[in-house]
Formats: sequence, C-alpha cells, structure tokens
Amino acid sequence: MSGNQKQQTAITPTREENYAEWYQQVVRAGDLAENSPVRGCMVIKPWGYALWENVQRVLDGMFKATGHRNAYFPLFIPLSFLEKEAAHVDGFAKECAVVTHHRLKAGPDGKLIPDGELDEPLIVRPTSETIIGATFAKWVQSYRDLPLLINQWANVVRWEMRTRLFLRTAEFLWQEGHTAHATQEEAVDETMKMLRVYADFAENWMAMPVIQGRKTDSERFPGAVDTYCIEAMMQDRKALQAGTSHFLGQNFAKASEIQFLDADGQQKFAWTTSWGVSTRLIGAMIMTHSDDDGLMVPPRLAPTHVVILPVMHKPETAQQVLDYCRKLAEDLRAQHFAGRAIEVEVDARDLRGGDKMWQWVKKGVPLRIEVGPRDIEQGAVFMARRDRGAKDKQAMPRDQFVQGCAALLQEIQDGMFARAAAFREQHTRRIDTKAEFEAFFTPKRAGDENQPAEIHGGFALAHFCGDAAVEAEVKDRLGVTIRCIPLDAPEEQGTCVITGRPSSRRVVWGKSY
RNA sequence: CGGGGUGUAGCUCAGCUUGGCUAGAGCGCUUGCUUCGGGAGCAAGAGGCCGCAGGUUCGAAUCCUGUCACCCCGACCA
Repeated sequence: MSGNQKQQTAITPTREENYAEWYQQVVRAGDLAENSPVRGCMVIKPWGYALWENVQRVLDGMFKATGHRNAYFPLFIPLSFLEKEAAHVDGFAKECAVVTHHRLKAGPDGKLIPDGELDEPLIVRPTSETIIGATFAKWVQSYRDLPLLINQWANVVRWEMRTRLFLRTAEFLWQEGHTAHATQEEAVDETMKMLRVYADFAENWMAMPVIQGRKTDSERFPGAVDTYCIEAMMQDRKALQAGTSHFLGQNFAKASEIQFLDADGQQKFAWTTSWGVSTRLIGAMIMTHSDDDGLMVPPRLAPTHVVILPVMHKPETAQQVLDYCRKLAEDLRAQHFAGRAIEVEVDARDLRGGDKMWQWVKKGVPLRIEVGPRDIEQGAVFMARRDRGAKDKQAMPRDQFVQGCAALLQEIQDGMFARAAAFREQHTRRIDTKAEFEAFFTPKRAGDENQPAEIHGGFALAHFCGDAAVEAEVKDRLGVTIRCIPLDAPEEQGTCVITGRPSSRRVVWGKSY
C-alpha cells in the first residue's frame, strides 16, 4: 500500500463535503455523460444513454397502454406561432434559440458567414404546444376525431444561463404528450391520468418516491390553466420536479383554432393537455440513489443487472474460469426480471481485478459476481450487491444464485425505494410557526462561515394563505418556494405560516433545483 | 446582461511577480518485470506551436495591446 492515505470512497468529495461537486463526479465516474464543445449541451455516453433507453422503453409502453400513439413534429417552429399565446410567449421568449439564415458563404478571410436571411425566423422548439396545436387544428374537424392522443419523443432547446449535466442542459431529450378532448372533464381526467402514470413510473421503476400535486399560479406552465407535477426529494434535501402534466383548458385550442363540430351541431373549441418528462429523470435517479461510491441504478431500469468478473490471473485456469462464467451468464439470461431477460455482462477485459470491480461499482450495476478457480471447485459464486458496502461479499451456491437472481433484484429495488422513502420522511416536517419555518431553511453554519451552504432543510408541510405576493417574498428572502399543493392533502383548518391568515390546507415548501 | 476569474500534455495543475539551459509534476495511457480473490510496486516510454493574433526584446509560457473561448457569483429556468 502506498504512503498516501487509502481512499475511503470511490467518489471525492463525498455528499457531505460538497454535494454539487459530488454529483458531477458521480456522472463522470459512472461514465454517464460529459460536457460537449457546445456550451450547455452534453454528450450522453453509452451507459447514460442505455438508462435513458430503458426509461423510454418502459414509459412508451405505459403511454401505449393508455391509448396514446407516437408521432413526430418539426424541430423548427415559425416565430409567429409562438406569438399566438400571450402567457406562453412570456414564459419562453427569453430562452429561445433562433434560426435566421439558411446558408453559409465564405467570407474574405475564409471564415464562413451566414447568408440567405429567412423571411420569418424559425425558433428551435423549447416545447411543441404551438406547432402541434397548428397541426391538431387540421386533424380535428368533428367530435368523432376526439380524443386525439399523441406523444412525441424529441429533443428541445432552452437557452439556459446555468447548466448542469442531466438536470439542466440547453438541449435535452424528452417526451411530450399532447392531447385534445371534446370536454373539459375528459381533458382534466387525462391530465390526472398521466400524472399518475409518471408517479407510477417514478416509484415503481425508478424507486423514487414522489409527491403528486398542483402548482401554485406563479409556478404554473406558461399558458396552462393548471399544472400538476411530481416532486421528489434529492439527497441534499432539495426538491426536484421530475415530471409535469398540464391542463391547458381552451387556451391553446383558441390560439391555434382547434375546433370541432360537436354532436349537438355546435362548433366548439377543444380542451387540450400536455405532459412531459425529460433526461432530467436520469439526474433525479442519480441524486436519489447514489452514494459516495458512485451511481446506484434501480434494478428495473438497469442496462446490466449482473456483471460477472472472472478471476483469471493464472493462465492455466483462465479458460476454465471463462467457460464457467459464460455458462453462468447463459443460465442467468434464461431468467426474467421486470418483463425482460436478465441482462448479464461477462467482463473479461484484460484489466486488474480491483480496477474492474470499482468501475462497475461506480456505474451502479446491481449485482457483481466474482468467479475464480476456488468457486468453480465448489460450484459456487462470490456475490456482491451494489446496495451494500463494496467489500461486503458472500459466497453462495451457483444454482441458488441463478434461481434467486430475479427475486434478489426485486429485493434491491424495494430496498432502494424504502431507503429513499425513509430519507424523505426523515426530512419532512409539519411546521406551524414562522420562526420554526425560517430556522428550518436557514443553514446552520457549523464553525466555518466560509463553508458553502451545507445540506439542510427539506420539505416543510405548512399552511399558506394563497397570496402570490407572500410566495414571492419567501422565495426572494429564503430561496424557498411552494413545490406543490399535494393532491392527497387533507382539508385542515389552520393559519398561514407566514401571514397568519386562515388556510384550509398544507402545502409543500422547499428549496428546489 | 452586470461583477470576478482562468486559458500550459487526454485530465488536474505548477512555472509567470523578477523574460534566459532541452517547458515540468501528479493522474491517465503504452511496454517489461514482480505482484494480484483486488482500485499494487519498480523500471522504461509515448504525448505540448504554453488559447489565438500582433508588439517590445539578442531572447517571450513569462512583459504590452488586441481578440476568442470557457469557468464562478447574480437575474431566468424541466
């Protein structure tokens, strides 16, 4: 062992030491993504993209099962489309990438300069309500054309000032559902149905507990009547909005003239919804589950469930070990978990064992199996779980492992959810006084006041009088916002934690991403 | 767009204040030996127009001017 102190964790700094930097290092160590030459845009690497593909696969199945069909709309949107809905313009105008030319020509110094100015500039979609609305207007003529249930998988661009891999990038991948309905009731039902789909996905696939709720007016999607969301608590106790579902009323239908002739012979505007989740979910997954040894992938979304590490440093047994591992992989692949064959990788790369093992730890693969000559003699495997310590390994009979693998994966999945739920529970507090509320969100500076804001706070369940000015003041002063008004919040008479005015329901307050 | 900062090897950086041998370190990479149910040791090696363009000078990574890019702190945000 070297003179340097042995590294205690695979990731430095730890979450406690510097949470933001820890996050960056987990992304890097997990080989998920990296920054690109284009400011604010990321390169998603194979392991990170495989996670996204699993998110896509599962969600796409859920969308299809609820009657939606995929389609694809243009990346470019005529500038005039954005102008059609006033609130929508306000919300997005400041972060639009604009295309003004369609050609390049060589300048005098050999540099390329834009040429061929467009009559009407195009914006790169920050979201597609307007272009899809214009299309729906053509598709919808009669009540028989409704409901129209469309989803698209796409990239969008929002020219953000500050970006962080997966959490906020200038370009990101997402899905956006857009639906049109004959009645308000139907559209509201759709909005809520898709919110539940997201909550189901977050909890049962990502192992991430979420609060379903409605946004206050100030946090609402530009142009929507109501915005609903799922909010999750990250390990720094900040809230992350992981998905949104909007009831758009007739706002966009009127802006885009989505009209139909109803059964009663009346010409009516449709009622529309939109809903989306993005690659931000990968960021949510990272910050919900990872530890100071790196990523921990929920088994049901893992690109690889089991990695087999052959111990082959003795040439005379190497082939035998490799054969045993390949056969083991084959037997495992015949098993099923969460609707697909168990994914197994035999890592026979010519690397030293420790390096290899730590790479997989940092990528968060749920199960690692080490197989050497000794195990083969005993018909055993040496098994390590990602949700336990990296050195915590146990020998078990090979066949028992194969038979029990799927159950073990589900056990890990359940354990991850339980751990995240307990964490959220631990940092959620019912608060009734202004003093306690402010103390909850004011970082205690232990000793060193130069220290960046340490991890503190969480979710405060407190009454709110509904005054947007109060909400703005709290945001300004404490950096705390109302994450949502929980759908399951019971009626409860109380007084606003800030103003003392009467309130009938607690809302969720927190700092957010 | 306001305030601050940085550009030197694949990565993280030292060197610059006070100009001067062949531009350095750690990690990573390649090769060999020894280790190895564990992120090992020793040795050798590859890799740089010192962001770019001018200028001052016998001589510039270092000083001057310009320029470009990026980072951090604010306002905005899935």
